[in-house]
Amino acid sequence: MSLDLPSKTIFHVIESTIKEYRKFAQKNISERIKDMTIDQGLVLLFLNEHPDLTQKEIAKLVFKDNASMTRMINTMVIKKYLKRSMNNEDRRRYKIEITKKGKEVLETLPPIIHSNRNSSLKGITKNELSQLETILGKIRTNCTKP
Amino acid sequence: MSLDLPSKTIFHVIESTIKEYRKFAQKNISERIKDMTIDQGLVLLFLNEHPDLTQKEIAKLVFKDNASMTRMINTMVIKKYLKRSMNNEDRRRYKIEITKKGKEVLETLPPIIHSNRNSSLKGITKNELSQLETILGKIRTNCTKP
DNA sequence: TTCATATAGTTGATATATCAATTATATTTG
DNA sequence: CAAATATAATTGATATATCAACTATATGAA
Repeated sequence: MSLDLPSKTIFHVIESTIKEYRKFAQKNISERIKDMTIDQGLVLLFLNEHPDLTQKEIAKLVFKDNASMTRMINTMVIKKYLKRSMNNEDRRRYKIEITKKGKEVLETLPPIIHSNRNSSLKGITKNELSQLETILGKIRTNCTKP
Repeated sequence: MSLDLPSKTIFHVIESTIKEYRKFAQKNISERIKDMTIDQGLVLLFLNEHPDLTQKEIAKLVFKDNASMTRMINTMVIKKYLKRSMNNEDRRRYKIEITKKGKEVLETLPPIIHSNRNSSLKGITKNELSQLETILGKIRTNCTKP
């Protein structure tokens, strides 16, 4: 069985790209906001736009499982970015609110994220972006279809 | 500052693609080899092809840092896939050897990986793969250049 | 040769990933 | 309605991610 080494495959390229982007983005965030990870920032952005999201829904949006999300939100509560309160419509869920400290982050963060996206996509055409999306979409479908 | 939600960006697409591939690949591996993760499998493949790799070099190939690699190899030693021995040319390094149990995995694993790659790339042309590689390469370069 | 510096690897601390089991509440079905 | 089932979230166990501090050995320059 002759198999390409993993480092020769497209999966290696995909993985290295997303990891470098994360490293780059995290560095730029950390310079301005200490103790804020990319993923915590994403949680704030989603909650800001959709305040009624459940933990489970947030988890899906940022590709975590529920257990990770529970713990992530715990630490964000401890760090005073979020507050959990009762949801009386459905007592299995929480209402998750952004604190004042969380809202301050939401002032600082968006320009940084905007600039991260712009810099990392510099020189890439709309057409290329759409090709990228199409091809990756095919791969994802291949992996998820029964 | 109007910022696209993270779920609308190409980074979300890239991330979801690689995560779905990993989930798909891990499922197919677990069906045949219990207690074997994708990354542990990759380590075996690399070591098989290049037996003189140091921990640091392996780490880079599978996108881990040195600390993670130390612990990963620890568990692979505990699970009897690998054996560490002294390297007398350079006593800061180890020689890392694949055990008999590790070699058995190397019989079973390659066909599974081969099939994972094929299935997930089904319907994608050579040309598309090369476009993908080019565009992702640009993004990565944007993120790593000073 | 000796001392400064570089390199390979480890360890501690904290956060996250993942699976399985569990709790509490809602919803469905007979 | 009561029992079965489904859902949201938590917890425990184990592995991995990450940073900083540390040990041991090598290498380079004065």
